[in-house]
Amino acid sequence: MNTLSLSASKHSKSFLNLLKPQTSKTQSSIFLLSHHLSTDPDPETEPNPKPNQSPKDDDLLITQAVELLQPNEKDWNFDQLHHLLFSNSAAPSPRSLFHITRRLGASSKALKFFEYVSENVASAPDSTDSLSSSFQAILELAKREPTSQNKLYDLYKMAKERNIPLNISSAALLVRSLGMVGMVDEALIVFNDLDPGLKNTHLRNAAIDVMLKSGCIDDALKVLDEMFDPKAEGRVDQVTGDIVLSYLLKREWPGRSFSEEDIVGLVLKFGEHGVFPDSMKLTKLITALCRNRKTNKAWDVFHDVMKLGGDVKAASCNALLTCLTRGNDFKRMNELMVKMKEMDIHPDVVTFGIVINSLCKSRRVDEALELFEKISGGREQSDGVSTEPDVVIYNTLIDGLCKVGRQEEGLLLMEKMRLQNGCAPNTVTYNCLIDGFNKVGDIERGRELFHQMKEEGISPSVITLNTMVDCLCKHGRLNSAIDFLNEMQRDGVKGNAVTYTTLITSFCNVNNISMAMELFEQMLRDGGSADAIVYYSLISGLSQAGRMDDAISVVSKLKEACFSLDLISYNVLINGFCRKNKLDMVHEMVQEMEAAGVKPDSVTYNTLISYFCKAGELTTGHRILSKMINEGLVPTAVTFGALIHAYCLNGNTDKAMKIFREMGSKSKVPPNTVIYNILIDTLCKKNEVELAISLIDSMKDKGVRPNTATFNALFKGLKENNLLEKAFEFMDQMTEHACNPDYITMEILTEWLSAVGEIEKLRRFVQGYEVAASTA
DNA sequence: TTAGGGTTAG
Repeated sequence: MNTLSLSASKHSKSFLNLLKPQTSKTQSSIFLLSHHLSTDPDPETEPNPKPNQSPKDDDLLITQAVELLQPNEKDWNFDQLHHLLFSNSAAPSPRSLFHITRRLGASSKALKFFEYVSENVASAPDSTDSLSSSFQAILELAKREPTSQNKLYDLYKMAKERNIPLNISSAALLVRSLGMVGMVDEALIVFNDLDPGLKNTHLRNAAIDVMLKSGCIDDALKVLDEMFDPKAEGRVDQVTGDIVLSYLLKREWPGRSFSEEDIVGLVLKFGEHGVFPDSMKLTKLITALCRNRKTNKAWDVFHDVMKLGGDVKAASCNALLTCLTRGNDFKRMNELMVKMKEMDIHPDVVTFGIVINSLCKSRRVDEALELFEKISGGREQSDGVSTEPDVVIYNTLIDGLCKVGRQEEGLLLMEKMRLQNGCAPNTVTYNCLIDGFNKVGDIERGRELFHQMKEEGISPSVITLNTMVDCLCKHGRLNSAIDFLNEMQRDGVKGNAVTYTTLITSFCNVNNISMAMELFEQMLRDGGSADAIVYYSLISGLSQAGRMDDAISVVSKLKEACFSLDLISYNVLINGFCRKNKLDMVHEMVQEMEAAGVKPDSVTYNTLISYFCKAGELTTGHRILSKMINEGLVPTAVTFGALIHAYCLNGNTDKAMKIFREMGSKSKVPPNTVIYNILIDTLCKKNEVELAISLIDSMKDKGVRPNTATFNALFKGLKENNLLEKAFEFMDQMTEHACNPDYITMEILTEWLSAVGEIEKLRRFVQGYEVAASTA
């Protein structure tokens, strides 16, 4: 309701000055119309017959008159004509004049007749009506003739000069026809010239339509505002709503912009007048709100429309449900389902599809299956919610099962779907299952399913290809992945940006940069659909490999392809140049990213702080840290880690320890394993093993898990000081923490323990047995 | 309804 009153007042304020009539006083008096004229919205409606004259009498008169007017106008027999039309006590009715005029066929001839009538009708009591009707007929004839545009407007000017009032049909015809041929200014002149009393709903709708289509949005909104006035002559109707909302939901308004609030405000204002968006428009509005992450707005407008009495259908509910699934808002999803039941809106297969999908995506597969069982239970269900599940629902569930490692059940569900009519497994079904088996490492089953789908005549898609390629790459079978791609390309399934991203990343990871570059070139050559991600991946791979010149050349290609670098790519490049010690390029990148409006984040700052600190430029490091804080960014554990590491390298362990102590207390950033490792390593190297051991104890207190590197650092220190018993204790701790010894651990311990004749302990340690107790 | 990527301290 808040929304409602807000936007209502907003509009009435901006449109307040427009409630005054648009026409000047003289114009409105010239165009004053008799009140008994028809206000029928149909523009081509004939005028009413006079009450004392039957349509039958009229028809005879019309036929006779038309006969007399058959010859060329210069051969008209005016005596006979006068006798027929004006000798009677009553002049011909507006209706007869309309028909006579119109049956003359051509506007020029009709105009001649009109001239004749206007000279003779002057004294009749309803002469104005008669002339208006005759004039309406001329307009209708003119409209059908070629090059009518100017003719229509000339006729209008003539009528205006001669003080012949337009009736509503004529006005509507002029506004519509002129608007339609692009004579918008003229159409608006006609509309604005009209007496406010003549502007009924139909006419205003026609005007608003013309205004919106020609971009005169503010004019349209003015008219609309008048129509919202409860005292107005032409109030809004369903047609007004359709015209305005169709326009607003187009989502592109040349030269004007509307916020969702504006649109929602208007919808509600229409609602107060009993005019509602149809299901399609309401759905479109909710979808648009959802797209812009305005879930609450969508929720409100949906409920307000319902409260005001609008007819809400399942499609709109589905749009809102989709919106709610984004934020995993199960509470409101439930509320909505309850509301649907209350309002007797039957959920359709899409409704259930949305709910099942959102449950699956939150890994609540059992609940999804439960709902599935419930809806497929048949029509006997007490609450009437039953639908035939469709392929999409089956696929959603199969994917859900596969994503939580229940691919065997997924397979069973595929067999179940075969038993249901019209629910045969399709490419998506197989893609989900292949991915499911691949992700748990069962490549063979994945491959089997791939062959099975082909045997069943189900075509693999590019997603099938990518699933298989990803699996082969993850298992290090890069050449098989390439072979598979080539095989599929021969069968007509071309790789896309996703395929190449997977392959390029994998080849970079095994440091096969030339192959990664070759694949990239191949992708560009094939004219495939490269996207920004594939460029980012290669840039990252090249930077990681220290090939900054190549990275920059890919950046150029990315720009040529009209993509732009994002924050992470800039960070990757800055880091790459830092590692190559190319300070000028680091500067260039930072400047470029700021010029591009990409704001550096804490990773950017951490990278720079670390670079300067490592280079011994601690002052610069601190200056950048201050800038980071000034920019509103919060230093992270990585920031402190970089500083602590720098002071450790510098030999200033005290300063390092000071920062370490302050980060927990002052900065509320608890030290992590890496920071402990840096300090333990440094302290051990400085022979301060006791202090290092106390840090390990503090890790235990703070719940920071040590890792293999922690113990490696410590073992080095213990070895230097020959603290054998301590070493055995920590070997046991290592086992407790499930930290596997790596080659560094083995190197240190092998050398040390064999020298002191304790090699048996090492063997036991490697086998996972306790070693300290056995000594005691 | 199904597929891909990249960053900072040790």
